[in-house]
Amino acid sequence: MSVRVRFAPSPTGPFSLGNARTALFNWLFARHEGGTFLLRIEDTDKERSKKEYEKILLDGLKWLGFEWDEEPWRQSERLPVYKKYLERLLEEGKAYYCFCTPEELDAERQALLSQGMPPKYGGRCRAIPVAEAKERLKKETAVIRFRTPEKEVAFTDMVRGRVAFDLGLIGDIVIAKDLESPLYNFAVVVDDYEMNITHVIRGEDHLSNTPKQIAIAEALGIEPPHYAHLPLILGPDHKKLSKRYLETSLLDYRDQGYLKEAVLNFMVLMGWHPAEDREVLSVEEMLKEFDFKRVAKSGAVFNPEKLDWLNAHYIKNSPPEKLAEAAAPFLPEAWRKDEAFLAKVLGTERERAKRLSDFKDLAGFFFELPDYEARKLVWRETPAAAILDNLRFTLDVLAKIPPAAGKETVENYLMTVAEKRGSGEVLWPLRVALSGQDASPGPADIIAALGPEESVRRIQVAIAKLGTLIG
RNA sequence: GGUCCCGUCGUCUAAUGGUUAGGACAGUGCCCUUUCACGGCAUAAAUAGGAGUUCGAUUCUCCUCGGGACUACCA
Repeated sequence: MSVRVRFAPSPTGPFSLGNARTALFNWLFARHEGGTFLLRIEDTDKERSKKEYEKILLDGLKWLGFEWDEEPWRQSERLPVYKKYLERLLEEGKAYYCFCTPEELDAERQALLSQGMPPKYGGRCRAIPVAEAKERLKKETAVIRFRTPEKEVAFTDMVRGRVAFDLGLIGDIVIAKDLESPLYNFAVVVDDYEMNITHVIRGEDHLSNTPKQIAIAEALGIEPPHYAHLPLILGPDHKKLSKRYLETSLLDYRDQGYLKEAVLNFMVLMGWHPAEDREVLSVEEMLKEFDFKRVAKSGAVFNPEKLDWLNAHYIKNSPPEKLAEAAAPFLPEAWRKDEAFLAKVLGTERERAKRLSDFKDLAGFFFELPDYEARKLVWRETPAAAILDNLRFTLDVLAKIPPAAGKETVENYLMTVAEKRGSGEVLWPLRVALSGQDASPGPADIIAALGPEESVRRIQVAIAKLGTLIG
């Protein structure tokens, strides 16, 4: 039987990195196995589910490149399906109506808790006959409870091995508020069955839901799917990421200038590792090598420095044209007029950027020479007059360079000057003249990007500034 | 409190009965260098603790401790 998996988020908040990692592992497994990857929006909670969150989910998935294979399912559109199964359970006596009020339930729970006992529904409504329940339903509200069997349920988790729970501790759980309002643990079981899901891959926070779902599946005569519970991604406080209120969401990373390649690479390393000592992995490599045998069991603390390092790595290795395209949203409109120039600029600055948003500050001087102090042109103790002379000489040398010369050619010319007159004495003022900054790429890089005309103009500006210093 | 899961450098992790316990990020030092960055080299840093099994445990078993998840008419 071919593999069918689903990513089943609920649209009740921002798309967290933990959720994205779950989506990634589902997608990798599906593609690795030549299977099917489904998207199911779990929006049974009418109060908390929002269309805007659903859009964020879809945008995030698209950004990362996880193509889903069928139209996304929405649980809110499948209410009649759940109703059918609910009625069946009710008819067979495997579920029943419960008329206890939330207040009563809460009191019961508190009483149990204060005695150090596990909070568990006492089963007061268990014995109400169906006919009587139907009569009371006319004027009372009731929820539907599952008659949880008191027995041990064990299953084999693909990452954890055998896991066993004693269902006797749980009590009869609520599976629907009414026939039209199924709850998570019930809807999941029905959907996974109806959608022929073979492998349920989700976060470890669902581990304790699994025995309940298996029991419901059994009551329905359904063979449960295989399970894989992924280690949680933890914040710096070592707590589940989504519990942190100030969490950065997936799309925030995109908007802060992270490349999707870096985010993907970073996420896959949280809980999985290839056979060799490699940490830089392309999507193709992940796809080829992904395997549950190498999925870690313990939670992974999110390490922002490593994400930055990976992002810098991918930026450094991006072709300038691709970089220009990816960075465009982060740059001033005016920079985008000359695409070839922009590509050259970003190509020379790419090893300095950690994020795409860094280019705005890094590369501004290419587009407009900043005003700077004349003193900045002076290298250490070198007399200003000597600097001025060097700059004039450099100007003469520059005139001999072919107009469209590349970085290497420019560099060769410059080095002959530097060798004669001292590299600090020549290169430092030249670089400042070209960039107006203390820190920048080397002068040959800048000239190659700027072109001879603008370079000469900037050197002339520097010469004028130096004049005021001497004068 | 109860149930379940997990415990290798600060962090992500590799090794799985026999290794000087490896790599990466971050840190530190040096080198390269006109600056910044890149890069190179080096360095510090871990098997939670205790029993047991074994000739030999990071690895297997048990206990303790620690951390986490769940414990809703949320998902």
